[in-house]
Amino acid sequence: MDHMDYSAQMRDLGLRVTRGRLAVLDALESHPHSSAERVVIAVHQTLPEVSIQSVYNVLNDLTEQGMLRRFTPPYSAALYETRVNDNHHHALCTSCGRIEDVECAVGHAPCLTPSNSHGMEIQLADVLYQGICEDCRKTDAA
Amino acid sequence: MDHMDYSAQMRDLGLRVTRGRLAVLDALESHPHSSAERVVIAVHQTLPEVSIQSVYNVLNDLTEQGMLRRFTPPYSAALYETRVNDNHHHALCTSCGRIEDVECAVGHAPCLTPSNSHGMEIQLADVLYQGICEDCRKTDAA
DNA sequence: CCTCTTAATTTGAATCTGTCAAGATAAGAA
DNA sequence: TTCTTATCTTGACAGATTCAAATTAAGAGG
Repeated sequence: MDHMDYSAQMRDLGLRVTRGRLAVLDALESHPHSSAERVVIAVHQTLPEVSIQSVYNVLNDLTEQGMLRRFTPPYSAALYETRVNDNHHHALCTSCGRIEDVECAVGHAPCLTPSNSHGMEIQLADVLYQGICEDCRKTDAA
Repeated sequence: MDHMDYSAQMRDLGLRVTRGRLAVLDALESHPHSSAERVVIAVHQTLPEVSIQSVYNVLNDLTEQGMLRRFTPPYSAALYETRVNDNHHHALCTSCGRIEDVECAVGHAPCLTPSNSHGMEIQLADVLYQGICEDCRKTDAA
């Protein structure tokens, strides 16, 4: 997904195309699963004048419009990614905090249905796998 | 699970049995999926002198010892519950925030295994169902 | 290209959730 | 009952995020 695609998508959504928004999308493209703080750092590499508040605004606006996906692992600030609409899941290393994408076998939501939904109409099943990554296993063993 | 059970469990874990801890456990027993703030409110019904910091301490200590389970729905503060060790999941109404317990078909972790775990040793699969509860469907329809 | 509207951004304060640290208190072992 | 030290209290503090008002700039229309 390059600038042209993102720009077209924003226009389609009735959003103005700004440098800040493109910079946030770029940052998340190259650093998926980033917190707002990390996005700010990445954006400031190329656009040091963009304010922190603006990054928050962009993250919220684009998430609301479905161009970004937001999730919150335990004990973590919110993380963002550009990969949306494929209903993929995440695997978190509880030792080092590393996060990997995990393909969803079904590929669309909801990929699971509860046995008893208590009358709820389930639209989405968010799955967060937790475990120990390869690197941490090696380190722990030592 | 009554006071005697909780007390015994705490002693087994090498924890002192205090009024505050029992009050927190009581509060979560009758109000599952409560935030720290709600626990404070509930605890203060019977023990107004317990400090907020103390409730945070208790929630952290008991969670660390496995007597409480903590989870964080999107856009929410951390929530706590006394139901542990059955690997159950949650269903969140994205309209009103209501949360229901959902039985885990497998009953122990991990109840799901990713297709490609990227070398991670998966220990747990946390599932959060999201949808619209019955009440909100009725209200929205009106 | 210029003008105008208003969405987007900036700035600074404020809020919410939760942690840190030091001294006071009380659980429970001896 | 005494003593040790885990627990609790108090108050300051920090991180993540939001709110609000004034400023700036995207892009539609002329």
